[in-house]
Order: sequence, then structure tokens, then C-alpha cells
Amino acid sequence: MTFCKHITFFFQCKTDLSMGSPGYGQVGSTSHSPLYVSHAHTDTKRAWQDEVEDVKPLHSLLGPSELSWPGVHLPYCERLVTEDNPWLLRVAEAAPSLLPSRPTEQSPAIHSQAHSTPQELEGQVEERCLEQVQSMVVGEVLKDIDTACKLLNITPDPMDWSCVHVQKWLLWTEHLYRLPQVCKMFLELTGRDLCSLTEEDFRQRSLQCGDILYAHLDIWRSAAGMKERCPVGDGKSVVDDPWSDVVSSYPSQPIHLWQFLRELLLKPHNYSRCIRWLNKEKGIFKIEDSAHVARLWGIRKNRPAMNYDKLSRSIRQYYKKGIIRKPDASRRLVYQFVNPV
DNA sequence: GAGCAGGACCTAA
DNA sequence: TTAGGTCCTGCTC
Repeated sequence: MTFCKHITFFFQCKTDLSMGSPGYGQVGSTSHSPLYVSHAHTDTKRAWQDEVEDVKPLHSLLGPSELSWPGVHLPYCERLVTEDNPWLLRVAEAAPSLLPSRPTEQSPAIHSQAHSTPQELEGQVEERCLEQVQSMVVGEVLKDIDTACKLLNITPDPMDWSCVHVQKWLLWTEHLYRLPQVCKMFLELTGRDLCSLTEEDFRQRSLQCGDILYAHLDIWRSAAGMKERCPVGDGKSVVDDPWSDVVSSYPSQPIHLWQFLRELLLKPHNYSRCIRWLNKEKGIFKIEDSAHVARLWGIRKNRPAMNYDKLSRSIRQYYKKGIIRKPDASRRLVYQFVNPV
């Protein structure tokens, strides 16, 4: 149940970021829930949340009330499912019944159970929806952990992490979720040490985001536990991207810059604000936030002094090798993989 | 000023 | 040997 709770939280983090919330700059916890995150609202988001508060939700997507995620109540799915929110877009694709259905669009499941009372039917449909969404969310979380492992060159199980791995993970989590700097609060700790800390210990080390870090770590631990129980294949969802094979071969090998860039491009819900496809078929991409991409590369390579100047020099080395080229000299920060597939 | 191109040199694997 | 990090100059936008 804790896993579900933290996954709900994780999902919320991701969605906040994909919705453009400044979010974690102003993270705070409250006494009523360790997972509560207070946001510095933009006007739009404030207005949106006000609307949410006005209408009592029928039910939450992810479970009982204590697990509810304030941003994902059924009446609001339609407005959440936008290109800015690819997670929900995928949820909606996989579980279209979650969207408010019109009277003429009843699902076959409902027709097939004509003998049930309306209340029973509603309960059954809701249960199926919840199962679908929960399995999707868990799948997404596992995929993200897998990606982070590849990018950071760390194992999925925090218990196996060295001090360096812990620092990498902290830097990564800080960066990905816009958390304040906390690395110094966890110096000289191995993964095992980190896992032995309680939530209270985390809070003591970082008042601002100790609980959030604890939640993320708990997700990783739980995911590692799940992988142990269901090893190889099952549980590992197939990434529907033709390049996933290319990058899946190096969990413990040195990663090339071009591979790293592709990894980022393959995770648009995490990184589209720093790097994104302009034309995926042709392999043309644009670096939207050069400093951010350089910093991510620096974290991955343990090069704190990495910057875009150096990163771009490395990209240019690929010109001669025929790996990357410049599709249009006048378009800044735009590059192209010579062999997209 | 930021991005880009490319030379030169260095280090780690 | 290779990949890439670092520093540099000079150019364009």
C-alpha cells in the first residue's frame, strides 16, 4: 500500500512537471499528509485548482480516499488529457472508459452485465478502471526507474548503491523534480545506509524535501522488490519505440553521448522541455535547454564541470563519424541523427 | 552573448 | 586506439 501511495505521489510529481508547474521550488509538507506538496501556483493552475475544489469528485483514480490525487478526479480527466500531459494521454488511450462517457458510448462491459443494478455496474466499471490505471502507473514508474538506471549507470536496487551512486541518484532526483540541493546532507552514505534511514531522518536532513526524497527512495526500493519477485520480462513493459533495443544493451557499460541523447529523447514526458524531436522519423531533434542537457550529461559522466560548450564539441566530433550531423546550419541547437533507426 | 566549427592536447578505459 | 573532456580562436546570428 505504501508503494501505491508513493506512486500516486510520483505520478503527481511527474504530472506537475509536465503541466509546467514551478512545483518543487516550494515544496512543503503538512501534518495531514507526508505526501502533500504545496505549489507556487501560476494563475492558471490556481484557477484550475479552485475549480477542482468546487466540485466534489466522484472517486479518485488510484484508490481509496487517502490515496486520492487531487489533480485526477474523473470529471477533470478530459481537461487533463492534453499534449502537455502525455502520461494522462497514455492513460486515456489505454483506459478510455476513464473519460467521462456520453450516454451513447456505453462500454460493452456494461451491456454484457445487464442484470446488475446500476450501482453494482458503476462499482464494477470503476474497479476495472482503477486496475487499468494502477497497472499503467506502475508500468510507467518501472520504465522510468529503468531509464534512470541506464542514464546514471546505477543498479535498480538502492541497497547495492555505493556512495557515488547515492550522490548520483540524489543529483538526478533533485534535478528531475526541481528539488533544492540536498546532496551535502547525504554525504558518505551508501545505498544501504540510505535505506536504513527513516522518513524522520530524511526530514531532519532536509526539512524542505526530505519526505519527498524518502518517498522516491521508497518507490525505488519497492520497485526493486517487485523485480526480485517477478524477475525478467514480466512486469517489464515493452517500450513501443524502435530505438529502445539500441539503448537497452548497456546497463553497466559506458554510455556514448549520442546514446544518452537518444535516451532523453525517448522519454519526452521527462525531458521534452530540455530536448525534443522536431522530426523523429528523420532523427532531427532540438536541444531546448542546453545548460540542462549539459548538466544531465555531466551527472551521468561524473563531470561536474560539463557545460554545453563541451557537450557540443563532443557532438561535433560525431560529424566526422557520421553519427550526428547538422541538418541546417542556421538553426541553432538543432541536430540530426544520420541513421535514425 | 550564445551558439557553432574545428584544431590541439590530454586522460581514461 | 578510441571516446570524450578541456581549452582555444574565430566566426555567425
